[in-house]
Amino acid sequence: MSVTIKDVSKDANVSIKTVSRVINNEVNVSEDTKHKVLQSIAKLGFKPNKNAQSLRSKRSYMIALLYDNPNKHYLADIQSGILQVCKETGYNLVLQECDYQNKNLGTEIIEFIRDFQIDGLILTPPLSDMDDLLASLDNAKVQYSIIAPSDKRTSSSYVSSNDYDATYAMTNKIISKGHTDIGFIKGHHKHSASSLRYKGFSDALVQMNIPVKSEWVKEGDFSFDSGFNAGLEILESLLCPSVIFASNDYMAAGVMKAAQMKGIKIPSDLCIIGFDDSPIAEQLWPSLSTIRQPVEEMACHAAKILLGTVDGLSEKTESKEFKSELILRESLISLSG
Amino acid sequence: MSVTIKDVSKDANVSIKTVSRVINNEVNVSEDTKHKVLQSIAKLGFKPNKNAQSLRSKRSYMIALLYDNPNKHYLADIQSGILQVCKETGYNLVLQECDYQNKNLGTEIIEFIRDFQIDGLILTPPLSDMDDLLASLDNAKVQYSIIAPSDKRTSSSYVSSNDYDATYAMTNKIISKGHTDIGFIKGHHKHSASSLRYKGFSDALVQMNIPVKSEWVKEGDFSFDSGFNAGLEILESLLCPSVIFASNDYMAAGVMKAAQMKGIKIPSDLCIIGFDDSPIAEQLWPSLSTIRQPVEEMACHAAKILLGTVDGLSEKTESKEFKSELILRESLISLSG
DNA sequence: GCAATTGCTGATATCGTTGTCAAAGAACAT
DNA sequence: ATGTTCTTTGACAACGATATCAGCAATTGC
Repeated sequence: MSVTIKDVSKDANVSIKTVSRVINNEVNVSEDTKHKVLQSIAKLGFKPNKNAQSLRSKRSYMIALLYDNPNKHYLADIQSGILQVCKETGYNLVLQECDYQNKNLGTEIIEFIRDFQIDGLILTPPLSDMDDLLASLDNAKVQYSIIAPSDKRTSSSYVSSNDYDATYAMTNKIISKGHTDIGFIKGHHKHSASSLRYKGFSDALVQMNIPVKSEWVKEGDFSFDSGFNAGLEILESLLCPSVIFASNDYMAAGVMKAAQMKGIKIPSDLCIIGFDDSPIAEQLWPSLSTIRQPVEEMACHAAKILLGTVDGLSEKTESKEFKSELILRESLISLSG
Repeated sequence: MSVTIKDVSKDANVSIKTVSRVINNEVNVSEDTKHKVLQSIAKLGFKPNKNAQSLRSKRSYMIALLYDNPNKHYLADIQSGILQVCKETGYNLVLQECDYQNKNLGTEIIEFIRDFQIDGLILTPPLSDMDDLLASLDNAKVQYSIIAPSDKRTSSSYVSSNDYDATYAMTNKIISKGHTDIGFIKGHHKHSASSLRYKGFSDALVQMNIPVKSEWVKEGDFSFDSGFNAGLEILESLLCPSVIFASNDYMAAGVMKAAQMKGIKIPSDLCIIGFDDSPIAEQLWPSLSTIRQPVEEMACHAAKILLGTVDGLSEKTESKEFKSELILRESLISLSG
């Protein structure tokens, strides 16, 4: 039926082992033989059988994406970034949803890897910050690459974003428009990004000698509803801020709905800022000023890092911090009056 | 290292072939031996090595999801539906993005299947309506299951939704609220659902002796922007409708933005209806009346159908039509005055 | 000049399953 | 009692690759 290594070896008049050497880019093959074999491979259209390779070499050519993240857009971006790299390298992506509150998560993941002989993992927040999980993975000598951990680790491979710098810069931008009364809605406390984003915000205020008003700071969980509720609470306080900065776009959308229901005009009475540049940011009216992180590129890079360590042959890729970008749209204007 | 069929055969004191028979639920194994083997399997925690199985039996235990669909929420729902079934059955899901305009799509897919020995496919719109593609798949004897084709096929397995009935019912609901001036924004003409949804709408109007005004009917492509533009066009006509019914929620959101920018009040001056019940429907203000299709359940069912035919052992699941549900929210009110 | 090292190659075992086929015994028909 | 069929079982080959190890020639070291 299909072409095997044996057919190639016959055609090129060498042993199957030599063909295998060429396929795997091993050393100690003369240029002549290599050329001959490559020609036969091309001529016959040979492609190594993944299952046979996996069976013998104990490598599956599969990596898994672990997640426990309700944000579908985020996940979709992550996925397409990884898939790009998979396509190039011939690896396959397996999806695995996790529950970060599961006490046995570590053992279950290791079992999953063993069963399917997964070559490596990519972890997304909030899994990327679970030190005990990472420790068990290290312990089991599992290869992995993590996306957006809170603290930069020297031990393992990661891609990170500059959440702190991003909210710091955005807050400065807000202040530069004349605003001083600024509310903030934090994200889910389990996400490390939440505290970073808040810290960037509050540091910027303090830096400019603007006090942080605690009644204007609420905690949400990144969901639309939590933003809506937090928004209502803030807007019902005696004095309203002129800006509310939410830790993601969904919560910002919630705030917008709350404001609109109370008849507060955006952006003239209240400016709203989000984070993530989700599609919704552009689709709201007025459109949302927000911060874009290159999620897809980050995932792409994370996959490259992983495959660099998994597949000793490809060149090593380094951990990297990606820069965010401020996206200014209709929902933020200069303070008038 | 890990437990193999050999270990089990020793423990149960039978041949490896007999263990294999038990694993694969083959006939002609006495109850006694079967029990013995199952006990040993449980005792040793044996799990068959997928790669060895695949290599020998030419089955990969992998199914692929083919898509060319920009709607990430839709895809995410489809994915989680399929993943549920995969988890139960031990299959794995591989993602494959396609370009429906690619002339060689059929050949490329068949090549992909051959390379990875994919056991079966799940097709989503618009791929589910490409008859020539389906024909080549049939020809190559590829197993597949299709989600939401326009016409119900007798030959192959599918799950469908009742797009026609849904817009028909919603249009009646709109009319029952006293509206007669109703605009409609069609979806991408390549999607079979587009014409079905439009037909449901126009049939309902005709049924009630309400003429369809062509200047109030525009064609979009399911994107927010296309909805925005179509909305602008309709709202700039001399006489405005009191309702605009868009073929999906993104386009409805676009219409809402267009209306708000023109200072048209929703829902008092203009009602807006969407389709799909995307998260955005609830997050807009006013929240969007729309139609919910049980996408996740549909995908789940499609996976069951596929695995029923792929894996002769599991019980056969039948093609099925799923019912949609009208979701009435703030954006639709009775016509006043 | 001879041993030791290095570079290249191939024969064969091996990974963990399933497929083929034949054998042994039970059941049944004659 | 004998032949035929059916059920149950196992020995062994096979899937298509990589791993091990040994062989042979060419090069190097002393």
